[in-house]
Amino acid sequence: MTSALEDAVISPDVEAPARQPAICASVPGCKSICETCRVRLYAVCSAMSDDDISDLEILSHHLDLPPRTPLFLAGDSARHVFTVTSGAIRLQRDLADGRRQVIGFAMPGDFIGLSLDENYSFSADSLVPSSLCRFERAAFMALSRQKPPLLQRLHLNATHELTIAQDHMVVLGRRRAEERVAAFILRWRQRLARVSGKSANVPLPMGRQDIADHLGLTIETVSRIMARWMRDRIILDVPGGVRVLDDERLSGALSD
Amino acid sequence: MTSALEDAVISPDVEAPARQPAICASVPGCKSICETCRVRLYAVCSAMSDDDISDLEILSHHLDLPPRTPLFLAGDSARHVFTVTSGAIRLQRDLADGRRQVIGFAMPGDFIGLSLDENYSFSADSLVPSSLCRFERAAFMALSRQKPPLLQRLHLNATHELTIAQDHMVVLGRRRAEERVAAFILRWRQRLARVSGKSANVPLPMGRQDIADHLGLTIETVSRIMARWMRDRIILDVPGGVRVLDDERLSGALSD
DNA sequence: CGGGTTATTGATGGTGTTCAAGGGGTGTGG
DNA sequence: CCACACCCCTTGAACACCATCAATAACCCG
Repeated sequence: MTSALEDAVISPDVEAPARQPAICASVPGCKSICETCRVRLYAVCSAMSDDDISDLEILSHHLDLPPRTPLFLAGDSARHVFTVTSGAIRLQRDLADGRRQVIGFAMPGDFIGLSLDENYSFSADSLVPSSLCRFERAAFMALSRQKPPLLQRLHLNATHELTIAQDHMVVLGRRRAEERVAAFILRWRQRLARVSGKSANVPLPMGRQDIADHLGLTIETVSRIMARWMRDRIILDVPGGVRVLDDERLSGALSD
Repeated sequence: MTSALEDAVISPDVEAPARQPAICASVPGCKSICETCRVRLYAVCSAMSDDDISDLEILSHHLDLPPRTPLFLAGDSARHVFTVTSGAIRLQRDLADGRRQVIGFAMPGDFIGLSLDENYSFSADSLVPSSLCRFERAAFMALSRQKPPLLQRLHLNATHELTIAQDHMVVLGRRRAEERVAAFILRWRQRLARVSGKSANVPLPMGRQDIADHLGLTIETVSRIMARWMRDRIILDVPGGVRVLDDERLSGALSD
């Protein structure tokens, strides 16, 4: 099911102890689950001090998602917000006639729920087995009002997302097909680097269709471009992803 | 220079008194300039109570921008943030080879400076004569840390912008040319409605090239589509903009 | 092994781009 | 006040990029 690359970088650590709501957080001597959380230092929780983290932990609820499972649907009442702790989540919007735009992919450390109205404006589902930390949205927002550093961190996250969204607008609006795919691989690789270190191996837990729907292309175009790069030894086909052989030429496809 | 439509909806009110930095805010009995500000209730300032607004006002600096004048350039050190009080500002990113993506247009009440790193990631310039309220970014952010409602408001703004950005990704990634132009006119009209009320007249202070660069199209395509709509009596050419004659069919071009 | 899904590859065609020329409005200077 | 220049927009014709259609191949999982 999951390939070697996915296991190495994205998939949940099966040896990690199963988590429970942190009732134990109030018991002296009991280790907080947040303390052992692998995204503790990246995620929004990093805004909470070790002393304050229990306030957040009390609100948290651990969630394991099998592969290809919906987390929520566009239009659902937006009751929860999430932090991804492992795996990969696909965020998408659908048009009535079946056209699809993949808004983005959430990876470990990412926060889902920033751009929320009363209802979710996009759908979210897992690509691979994933784990999330779930919070009641109302309670989470209430806490953020009591803990300014948390709110600041949320705001920082939102502005960062906004910059990424603007980057992507340039890709969708003004880049040619080849440039789009190159930009995608390079950026996805860069985001992975924060979680699992810089590597020539780039796991791609999403399918070609997902990449196409993210880049405003068809699956055939994505496939053809990547096939050409493989023939030209720019990338190498690796189960579960690709390996970048010629960074130079891949970046060169961006000409900017 | 400015057409009737622009004057009516977008341009600065020349009869408004010229503004000065609000030194007078601390003088008892002296009216705050924010009190008479036309975007006081829409902009981020709405998060500040009438009592607290002077803290913000002290940091503010009024700015008048002639038409087609740069506010800042991508790459500039991001020293300021802004609130638009009148006019219209174009936000764009440029590629090395001259391709351009218009990220968005800011109108009265809009806040510019959400997605900021140390340097501006996009350029901003006025389309028509515009007025802005300028703040030192560092001081503004410091104040937001002291006034949680302001920070909350900034965060709300950021999430709202993020939703708009995601909407636009769908337009750029999965909409046909005609749908893109329809979506643009309808959304621009809707945004204007908040400032100047609902109207069939839609001022378009930006040029066809700007619209094209916003929608990932060429100026010829935008021109052809709008010309066809004019022949079909769906819209009417009005100096400085268009008038929507057949809301039904224009919305129908979106099929969703 | 077999069924279904996903990816690849090829042939053809359409939507929007590119190239090119002309129109219309506005501001300026004679 | 008119002439001219400039810019922006419009319109037409040819082309290109990517989409569509179609068939096969690879893969995964039951």
